[in-house]
Amino acid sequence: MSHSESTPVTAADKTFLQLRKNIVEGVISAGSKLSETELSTKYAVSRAVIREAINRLETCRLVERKANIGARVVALTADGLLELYQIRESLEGMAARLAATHMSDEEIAELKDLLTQHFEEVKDGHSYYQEAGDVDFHYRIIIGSKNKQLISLLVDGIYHLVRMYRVQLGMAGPRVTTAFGEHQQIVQAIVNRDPELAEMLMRRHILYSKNNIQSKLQILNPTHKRRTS
Amino acid sequence: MSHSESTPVTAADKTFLQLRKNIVEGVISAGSKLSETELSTKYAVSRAVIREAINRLETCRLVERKANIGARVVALTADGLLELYQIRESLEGMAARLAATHMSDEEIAELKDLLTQHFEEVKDGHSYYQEAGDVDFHYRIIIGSKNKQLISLLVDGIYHLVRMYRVQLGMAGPRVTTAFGEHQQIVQAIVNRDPELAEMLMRRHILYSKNNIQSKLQILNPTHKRRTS
DNA sequence: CCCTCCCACATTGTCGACAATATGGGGATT
DNA sequence: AATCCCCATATTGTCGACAATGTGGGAGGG
Repeated sequence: MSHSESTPVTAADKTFLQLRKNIVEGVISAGSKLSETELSTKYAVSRAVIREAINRLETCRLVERKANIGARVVALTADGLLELYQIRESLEGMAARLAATHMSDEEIAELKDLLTQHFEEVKDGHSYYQEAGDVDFHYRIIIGSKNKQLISLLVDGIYHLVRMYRVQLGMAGPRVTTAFGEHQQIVQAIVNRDPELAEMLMRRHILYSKNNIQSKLQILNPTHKRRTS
Repeated sequence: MSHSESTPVTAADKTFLQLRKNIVEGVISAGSKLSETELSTKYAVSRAVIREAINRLETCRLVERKANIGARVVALTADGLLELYQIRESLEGMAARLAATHMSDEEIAELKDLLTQHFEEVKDGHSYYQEAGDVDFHYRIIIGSKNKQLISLLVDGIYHLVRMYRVQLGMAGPRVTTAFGEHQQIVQAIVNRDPELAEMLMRRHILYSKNNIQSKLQILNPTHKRRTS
C-alpha cells in the first residue's frame, strides 16, 4: 500500500526491491523460474526471505506462483501488454477526471511548470522526455486524483508491469512529439476544471499509445492476426 | 492470479480462505490486528503458514502490513467505499465495453437467461437477487471482457473488498428494483454489440449504486461534509 | 523400439528456535 | 506532579532442518 517507497528496513524489503529491479529491467528474463534455493544462495539470505520477496512480487503481479511447483516471472505476451493498456485507459481516465476536481491550484501550477520544463528539453532535442518525463506527468495526475486505492493500484502495481513489458518487448518510450501536445490538452482541461474532457483526453492519449505499440508489435511479429480492441 | 478458486491444496491455502471469509463477513472486525502467534495457535498451524496467508490477504488488499509492527485488517472508511466504487465504475465500464465485442453468442444467450431467471425470482418477491444474483451478473460481464488481467484485478481483489465494506458498513445489497432495469439495458447493449453504449450504461449503473450508498451513509453519519465526486 | 511404472532426486511447504525490533511501564530526576 | 530514560516483554523477522510434493530417468515388459 506504500507507494512512498520508504527506505527498506528489512532484508526481505531489499531483496524484493533488487528482484523487482532485475525483473523490470530484464536482467531476469520473462517466464524464467525463480528457484528459492538458488536465489537464497545468490543473495546470501535464507529461503524465508526469498519467499517473502517472491510473495511481494506476486502482489505486484510480476510473478506467478503455483503450489508445489514454484514461481515464474510472468510470461510476456503482446496481448498482455495491450490488456494492460486497456486497464490504464480506464483507470487513468478516471484519475484524470478526479484530478480535474481534486487537484489543488498549487498542484496544477506545478503540473504546468513540469510541462513547460519538458517543452524546453524537447525543444533542445533532449530525449529525456522519453521515459521519466512521461511517467512523471502521468504520476502527478494519478496522485492528483486523491483516490488512495486508485493511486496504489496504479503506482504500486500496474506501472511496474508496464515498464517490464515495454523493456522486454523492446518498446521504446512513448511517442515523443505528438504525446507532448496531448499532455498539453489534458493539462488545459484540468486547469479549466473540466472532468469530462480531462477523462476523455486522457483515454484518447492512452488509446493512441496503445495503437502505436500495437502497430509496432505487428511489424515485429506479423504472423499474429489482428485483434481489434 | 487464479480467479478459478481451485480446491485448496496447501495449509496456507485453507488458512487464507478461512481468514478471508472471516474478514469479509466481519467475524474479524475491520481495523483489528492480526497477531501471528495468536492466529497460529488458534488455527493450529505454524507461524510460517499464517505469514503466508497474511501475505495473500495483503495481495487482495484486505490487510495492511507494517514492518516490525504487524498486520491489520484495512480500516473501513465511508470514503474508502466510495473510492472503490469509482474504481469499479471505471474498470467495469471497460469490462462491459470489451464484453460487447468479445463475448460469444453463447455467453450472451446465457447472460440473457440469467436475467430472465432473476426476473422470475424478483417477480415472485424473492430477495435472492439482492446479493448473489447481482454479483453473478457483473461477474459474467467481467469474464466476458476476456481481458485476463482485468478479470484478475476485479475478481481476485476488488470484489472481496467491496463485499467486506458493504457488510461492515451495514450496506444491504444493491437497489433491487431499479437495478434490474439497468441490467436489462446493459444486456441489450451487449446483444447489439454496442461497446460505447454498454460502457456508458455500466458506468451509470455503478454510479447510481454509488450515489445510493452515499446517501445512505450521509443518513447514518450526517456529520461528514459532502464530498462530491 | 516404445511404452509404462517406479524410484531417487530436487524443489517447495511447514515447523520450531533464535535474533532484531517496537512497546509500555517503572523509576529517577527536576 | 510531570517528564524523560531505560529496560523487560511481547511481537515480528530470519534461519536451518524436516516433511510433502512434483519431476525426470532408468528398468522392465510388451
